[in-house]
Amino acid sequence: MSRIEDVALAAGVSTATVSRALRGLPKVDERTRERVLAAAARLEYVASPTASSLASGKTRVVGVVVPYVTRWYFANLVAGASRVLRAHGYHVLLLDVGENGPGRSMVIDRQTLGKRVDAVLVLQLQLHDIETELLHQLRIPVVTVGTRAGPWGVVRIDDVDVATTATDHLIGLGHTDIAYVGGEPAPHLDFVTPTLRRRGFELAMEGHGLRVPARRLITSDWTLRGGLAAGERLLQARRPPTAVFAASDEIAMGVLVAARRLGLDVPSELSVIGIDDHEMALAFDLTTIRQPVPEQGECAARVLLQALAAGTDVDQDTEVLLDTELVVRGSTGPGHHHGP
Amino acid sequence: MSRIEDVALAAGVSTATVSRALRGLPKVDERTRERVLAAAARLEYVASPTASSLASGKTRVVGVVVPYVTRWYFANLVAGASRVLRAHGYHVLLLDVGENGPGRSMVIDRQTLGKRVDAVLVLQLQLHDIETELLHQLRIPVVTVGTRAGPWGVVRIDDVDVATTATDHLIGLGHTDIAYVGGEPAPHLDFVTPTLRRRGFELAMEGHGLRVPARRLITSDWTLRGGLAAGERLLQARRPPTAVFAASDEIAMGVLVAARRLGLDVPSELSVIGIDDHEMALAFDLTTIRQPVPEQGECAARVLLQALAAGTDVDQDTEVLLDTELVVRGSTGPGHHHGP
DNA sequence: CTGAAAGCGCTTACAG
DNA sequence: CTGAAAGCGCTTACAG
Repeated sequence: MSRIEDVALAAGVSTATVSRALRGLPKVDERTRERVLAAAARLEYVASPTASSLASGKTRVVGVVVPYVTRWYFANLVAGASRVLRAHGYHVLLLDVGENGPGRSMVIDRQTLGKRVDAVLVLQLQLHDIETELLHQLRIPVVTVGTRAGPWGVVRIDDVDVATTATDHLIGLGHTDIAYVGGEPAPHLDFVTPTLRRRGFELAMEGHGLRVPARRLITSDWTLRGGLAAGERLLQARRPPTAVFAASDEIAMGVLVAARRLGLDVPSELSVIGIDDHEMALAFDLTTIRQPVPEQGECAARVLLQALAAGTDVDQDTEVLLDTELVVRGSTGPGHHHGP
Repeated sequence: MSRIEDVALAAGVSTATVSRALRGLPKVDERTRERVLAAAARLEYVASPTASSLASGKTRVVGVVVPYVTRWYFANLVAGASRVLRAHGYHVLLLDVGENGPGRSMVIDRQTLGKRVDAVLVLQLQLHDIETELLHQLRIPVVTVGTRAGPWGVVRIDDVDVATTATDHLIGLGHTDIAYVGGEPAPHLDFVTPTLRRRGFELAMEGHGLRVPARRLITSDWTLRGGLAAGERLLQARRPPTAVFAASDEIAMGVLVAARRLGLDVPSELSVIGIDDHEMALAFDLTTIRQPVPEQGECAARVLLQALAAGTDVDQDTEVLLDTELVVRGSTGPGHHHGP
């Protein structure tokens, strides 16, 4: 592959001029620029990213840290961010923390990120102190999605509000015995989201004078399988709740499968609401709170790009709150009332 | 951040020795190595990847080209590959072609890949000639997953065989009027997989002396939504088929939703089989052919790593065929027979 | 086993 | 508007 030197020779200018002309810098004579462009095209020249990174200190790569890329929510965040970043000439280094505890330590560390990326996007992960400190030392723009994880900008939805809205929907339908099934992440993945959603649930219940016994708070991982297990546990009890608020649609779908297996009719015997408006929610006729997922990735990428363009850090007060929307489908309806 | 020079000074050796000691090269005195290691640790030194790439010509980055990372299949391939690559010290540059036509041209090009990656993993994409040629010019190891896309190693399942097995299952249950709903990618994403699966379907039908009228071959995109549309079209006809073979589980789930909407009982009035054993297949009680997805990603990564370690290309005859398995659930059963 | 020096291929003040 | 030269921070023959 040709080097800048070859282009310089072919165009009859210095390498400095080639560099300037190709990057569109001002103060290059139009005719000179054209000659350089022509020579570069003829030689199929592309600047070595590695060399220009070393010289300029910029890599044009953004690290995207994701707990697990196989979840619908995360894959869509990544897709959204990746689209925007690529459109602006940035590449995505995918840092998939993965399901395994040990993996985590290898992702947000100096070895991985040092001098390798111009900025970092952290998706939902609650960072350890040592990771926060490292990101700080790196002195590069950082944005988190989903939750504030440090002194950086954040793009998110209002989880407490979302949970309150979902719970209010159930209460409005007449339900009083409502269970919460919330994500419990692997120990090494510290999300704060499930806690916020539970708090919203509890606030709504309290606001209506409803008690929430401990047995109505179930933990589950973020998968359909987890929701299924939680649902079976919950619905096989002597007195099952009449409604379930699940912290995600995948969990909610699991609860619906459990209900189907146990022969419970939805919604006459059990109402279920989730959060996300997952691609499959329609298929399950699932009532849910829609959140814009790829848009959150896109938005976070734009915030990052802005800082990158300005050569500044992301203002740590930056907080973009995206709208959510109650989508009523067939999985929720008026509830039965147990006697006192 | 400290440079190699700082470590050399602190350890009282040359930068060359630091470089050798830190990379574990032989012919370094043990005591020297220890001194260097200690100094490096004290200074929190990490070699600048950009500088060492420029000097060595190796980036320790693998480009992973994926049509869209939001599909279950692709997200799982990426997760599998990423896990193995990171375990071996390689990073993943995510090249998400995305849903938009124009995006494609920006991914497999010199601008993106030139000198930026040590190897490339291509997932399912059928490459254009110009892309094939570029990958060739790059002179780096390439492996494709899912389909042979050029003179490179491939990791895949036997799509024709899988489709035949699925079709035989339906025929074995007594079905004779079977429709195929197959993926039709966006025009710029040229998959060959749907064609292979259709061929397997047709082979099985022919093998049993069954005709396949054109109206029994339906195209659909690879989503539940696509399967739903195809299913509605198919099942609203005067004489719907008694069974459907869908080219993927997501499509199959869409067909199931269509059946439910139209009030058709599964499996007594309609049998449906898919391919994948998608995470949600269980919830739909879907009969399917299971394929190991993350394992295909892991396997492809290993083939790449082997070539990288050997400093060779991947032998273009390399072909790893992974096993699949029929998983019978409740969505298939004996079919009705229409009169002649 | 170790070091001096060249070289990887760019970008960027600094002069002019 | 353009060029000569230094410098980015490593690795790698080549000597010794």
